[in-house]
Amino acid sequence: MGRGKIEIKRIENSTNRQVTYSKRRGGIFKKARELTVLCDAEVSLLMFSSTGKLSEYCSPSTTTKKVYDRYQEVTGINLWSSHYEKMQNHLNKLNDENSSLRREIRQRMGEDLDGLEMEELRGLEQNMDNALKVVRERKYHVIHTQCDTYRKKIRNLEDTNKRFLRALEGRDESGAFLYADSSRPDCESAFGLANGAPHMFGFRLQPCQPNLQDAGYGTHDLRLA
Amino acid sequence: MGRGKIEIKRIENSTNRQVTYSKRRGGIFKKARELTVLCDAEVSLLMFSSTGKLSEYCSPSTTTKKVYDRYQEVTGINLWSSHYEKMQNHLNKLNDENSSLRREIRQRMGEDLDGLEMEELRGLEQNMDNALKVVRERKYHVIHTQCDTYRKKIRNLEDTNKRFLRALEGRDESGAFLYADSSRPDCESAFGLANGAPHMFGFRLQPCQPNLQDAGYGTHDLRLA
DNA sequence: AACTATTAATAACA
DNA sequence: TTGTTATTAATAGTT
Repeated sequence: MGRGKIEIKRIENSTNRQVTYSKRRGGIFKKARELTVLCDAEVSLLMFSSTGKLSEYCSPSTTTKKVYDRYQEVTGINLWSSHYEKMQNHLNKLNDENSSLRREIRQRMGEDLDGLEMEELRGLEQNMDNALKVVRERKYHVIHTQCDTYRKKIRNLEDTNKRFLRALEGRDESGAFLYADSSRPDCESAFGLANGAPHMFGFRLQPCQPNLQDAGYGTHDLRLA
Repeated sequence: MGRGKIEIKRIENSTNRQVTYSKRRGGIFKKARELTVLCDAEVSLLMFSSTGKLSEYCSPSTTTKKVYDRYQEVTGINLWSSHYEKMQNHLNKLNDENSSLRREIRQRMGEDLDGLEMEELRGLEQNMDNALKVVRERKYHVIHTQCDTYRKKIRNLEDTNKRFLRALEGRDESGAFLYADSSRPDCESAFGLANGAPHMFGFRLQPCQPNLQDAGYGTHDLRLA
């Protein structure tokens, strides 16, 4: 239908191809629209030109997504199964891992022990015993390091104070401004705790279940999984 | 284009509508095919008739799924975002939880303690200490229960044996068949271990890091997350 | 983009 | 459904 008949094969002239694409795309869209109205049909038409440009028609009664969803249902071909199933599997795996990790933590907290055999209990006990020794050693290491730091700071401050004292004695016998404001803040910070942790030894002698347990260990909802 | 011009509106006569659908569907498919060839384009055409029947055309160089994937990429409209994003979020959450659980286990095993403050270490230590007591108690409870069970079984078997012995003495002075086959298997199982756990006390006196630790606790790859 | 000679599609009918 | 055909619609080549 034109000034002459054409063979249906790729149009080699690029400009011509583009023009024909535009014209025929208009035509096919019009046909799609007419089909939708005349025959009460749902149509989705996606086209990519040879230059990669997308054109889309969709019946006004629906959306491209809905049409493709319906296509999936009818054909059984799952358009996103590759993504979706992989994700689902990964999710299940993570969930399982999570449950098992939670269970391990619960057991390491002395809960959920009913299902364990004698041997398993012995293994757990020994493991915890060894770990506890490590933690205890680490704790004392940190305490000693901390104390050393404090001692050094104190020594420094004492030296500084002495030097101030000597300087003041040199020019003022009264000693009224011995502890000047400038030296006080530093001094306080030296006796405070690093990172604002309060009550360093506050709970030391509490007999059982000290509050400390609520502040970091076993605070995941271990029953969730 | 026909014996007369028609208005583009829904064809009320159902038969007529069906006929027109068939003919025009053929036409639009032919157009799609021609466009594909002439202009080197990718076309995906999905149609549902008013009766719900699916018809599909897709350029031979591609597939419906591929066209649709490309459509998603180009539009940026993630057509499955509702599913996908929720899943992605859930997955990230699980991954985070997992990391944190693994870290807690590692710390309960005496590893990864470098980042912990004095207070945190004390909390961990106390928690582990208490838990260890619970595990130990549970272990002894299980051991005692087990031993009691064994003792009862032994007593039963001894009684049975005595009864057999008396029965044999009653009718046979030689005692040649004193331990008949029928009583032996039961006797063996009583001294074997429940659930096939081997070497009940085999590692009891091993000084440190007994093999037991490899058999259940801390066997997740705790470094993974 | 517009024009138009020509081919293609199809509405009505069988 | 399928085929025929009078008629309209689409469009290839041109301007």
